[in-house]
Amino acid sequence: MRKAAKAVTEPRSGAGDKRSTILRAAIKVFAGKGYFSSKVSDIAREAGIADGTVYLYFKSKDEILRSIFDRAMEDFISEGKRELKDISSPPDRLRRIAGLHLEKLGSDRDLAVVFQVELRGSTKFMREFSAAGFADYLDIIRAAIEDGQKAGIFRDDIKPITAAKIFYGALDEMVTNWILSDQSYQLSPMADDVMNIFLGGVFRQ
Amino acid sequence: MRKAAKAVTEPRSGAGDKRSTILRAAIKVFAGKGYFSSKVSDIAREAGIADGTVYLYFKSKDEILRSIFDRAMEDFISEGKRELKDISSPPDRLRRIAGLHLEKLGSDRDLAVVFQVELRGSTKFMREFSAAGFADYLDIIRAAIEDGQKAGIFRDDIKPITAAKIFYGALDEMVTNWILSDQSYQLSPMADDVMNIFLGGVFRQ
Amino acid sequence: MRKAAKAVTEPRSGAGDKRSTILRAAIKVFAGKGYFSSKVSDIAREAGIADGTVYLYFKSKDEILRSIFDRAMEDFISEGKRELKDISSPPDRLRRIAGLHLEKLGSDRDLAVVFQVELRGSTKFMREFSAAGFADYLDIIRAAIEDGQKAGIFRDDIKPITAAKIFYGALDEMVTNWILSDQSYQLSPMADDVMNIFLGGVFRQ
Amino acid sequence: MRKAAKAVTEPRSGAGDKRSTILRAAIKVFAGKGYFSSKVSDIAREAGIADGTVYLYFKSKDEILRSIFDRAMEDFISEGKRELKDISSPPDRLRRIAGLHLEKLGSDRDLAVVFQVELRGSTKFMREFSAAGFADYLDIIRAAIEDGQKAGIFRDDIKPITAAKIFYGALDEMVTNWILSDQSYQLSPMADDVMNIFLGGVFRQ
DNA sequence: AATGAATGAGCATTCATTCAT
DNA sequence: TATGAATGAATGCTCATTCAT
Repeated sequence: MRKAAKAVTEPRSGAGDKRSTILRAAIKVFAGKGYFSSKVSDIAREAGIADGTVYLYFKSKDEILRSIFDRAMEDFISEGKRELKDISSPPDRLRRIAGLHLEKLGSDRDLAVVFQVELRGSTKFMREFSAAGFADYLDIIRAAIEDGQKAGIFRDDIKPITAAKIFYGALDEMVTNWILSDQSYQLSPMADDVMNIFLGGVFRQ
Repeated sequence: MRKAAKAVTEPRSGAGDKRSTILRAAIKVFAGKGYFSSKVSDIAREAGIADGTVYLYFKSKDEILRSIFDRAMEDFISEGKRELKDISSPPDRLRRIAGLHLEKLGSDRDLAVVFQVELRGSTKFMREFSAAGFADYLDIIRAAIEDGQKAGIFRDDIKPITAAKIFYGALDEMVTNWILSDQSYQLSPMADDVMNIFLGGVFRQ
Repeated sequence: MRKAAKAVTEPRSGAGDKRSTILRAAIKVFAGKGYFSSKVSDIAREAGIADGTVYLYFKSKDEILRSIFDRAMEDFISEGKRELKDISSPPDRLRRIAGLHLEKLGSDRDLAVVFQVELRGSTKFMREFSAAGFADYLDIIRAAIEDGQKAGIFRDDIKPITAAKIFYGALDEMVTNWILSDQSYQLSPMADDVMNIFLGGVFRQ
Repeated sequence: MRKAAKAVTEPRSGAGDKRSTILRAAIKVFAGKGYFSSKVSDIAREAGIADGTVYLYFKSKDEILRSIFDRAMEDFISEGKRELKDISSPPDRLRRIAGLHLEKLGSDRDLAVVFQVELRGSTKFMREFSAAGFADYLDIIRAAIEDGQKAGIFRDDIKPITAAKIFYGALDEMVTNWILSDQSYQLSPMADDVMNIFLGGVFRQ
């Protein structure tokens, strides 16, 4: 059933695939040489298609970058919602978020590079993106912290939004550092270290 | 007398100044439209000079960006050393670092934008810069944390380098968020919030 | 049938032609204003194409000049070999060479200008070209003279290579003078005058 | 007397000297990298003066090249006239011309390079120059040949102007070849070879 | 006369995008 | 759908020339 429906939606399996193929190719190329240094023809070559074909699926080079973000964010958000659905404990929710964040980016270095480096290469992109998915993401974190405060588990002398930024900033820096290193270590296990410090602080009790 | 003295002190007040003028202009222009979208002629116009004059002070557009980073980092490091000289308590050192970090960038939005956004717009720059000043910066933080552990003030079940990354990532995210916001709030006071959470954790004791 | 055959033979008649079109345009433009004063856009306009199209066929402006020389030299050498194949008498060989030299350049003033003037406008070009085709050309002349000496027709108290240079220099000067004149006379007939003096000398016997 | 007069003409011996200094510097620089690739600042540096100073003595870079030609041609013509004054035999006059031509250029490689290569780099220059000194030079040669014919020494079935061009072309080629070679041989002795062939021809009598 | 900082016109080359096939 | 040849706007950088000192 599912398959049949799918077949109807994408009569030529090549069509949907090709968009993805281009997106994958773009991620690889952007990660390798940066957005501005990457040529549309590089992406086309990587995708094994003609330059002009790219424009049958994307309006512009700019839109390709935007689509990379949109799709990844969409995937990530939906996967996150599914995973978090049954976790009610605020600390556990934060742990799961940290885990997913680092697993996702740690398992796809090219995507991670585009996220950490290229998507920040312009205030324009950052503003657009922040308006879009990023704010939602930060809000999910903030909500978990607020819930923790209401439940009396988290200190209530801290501002949830600030704590959320710290939490996100910590994870983000883990990814950036991992990318700039030679990646000789696994990224996802760092989630535990982050959680440990974030929840317990640096001070000896 | 004043004039004479001035003339002697700054025989060609234009020379040294002009380099700075160009740098200031570049920071403003880069902050406004991004490095790649900024034209050298934009910088020249902003600086009130001819296009060609830019090249009497900088070898290339690329070198201007590099110089912005170098000069700012130099300033920051030397100011930091001076300020930290007499602070021996590890938590206080971290507090001062956080304060300086947010004060510096919070007092110069254009510079902050260039630092947070443009300097990350390419793996190339990030690698070069990380190899240069950034690693040193992170190491100063790491050392303070290690000292705190030796002094028995900080927990010793945490890795200093990881804690340092979290600390830096937290500050960094404060700056980025502030930039992308409408800057209706002051950045530097956030240092206290960050320190509070970083040191004490989110958990209620 | 003809059409079909043609379509098969020249599926994209534009491809090969366009390179030639650009080359012809470049010869005309270079002849008119000199290599350095000619803009790539001048060539493009003359060829009836867009500026960028030039770069689909040539890597650089420099390469266009090189190609003009390569192609002309190739044509000339192959035509020369064909023509000289059946001429064994040394004086006749020299006569044919002189004839071809002046006919070729005398029938295409623009090409002649580029050869006589532009290709000498830099030691760089001259060295490269002299290393390439020119040395071969001079050697063919030298060989004919040597043959004449062996056959006892030519004086053997003269150095063949020197005589060859004189021969070439004489022809070359005919061309240069013709170019700088208003070309009110035919160039190729001068070959006889050159041969007459070169072979018989100026002295009355 | 001569000296006094000279002192009056050039009150500051530096003035006249500096023009020469610039000219010598320009010859060296042009010979080294070609006219178009040479920058005015290269010439100034070579001459040990400031860029702007060049323009106190020459109106433009273009004029420098022209002056090199003018001065050298002037020198050459006047020296030639002096040398030829007492030589009435046409063959001897030609011998002396050939000797002077190759001695002059053979003793100053840089000047030779500028003459053989740079001065031909544009039809513009060639036209101007040919209109100026070159025509005179060729005419002196032509006159000598005509005299030889009148005196019954030279064949009268040859056109004097054509013979003159051949004579000049032969010498010219000697110089060009010498420049492009590694100059391991002396140029001026080649005058004899040229005369021998030009006068006697290649044919064995 | 001399300086050299400043000027700004000029140009080769690139590359995202289009469109005829 | 797919192609890829063609387009042409866009720009970093150079360098001859000027001019205030």
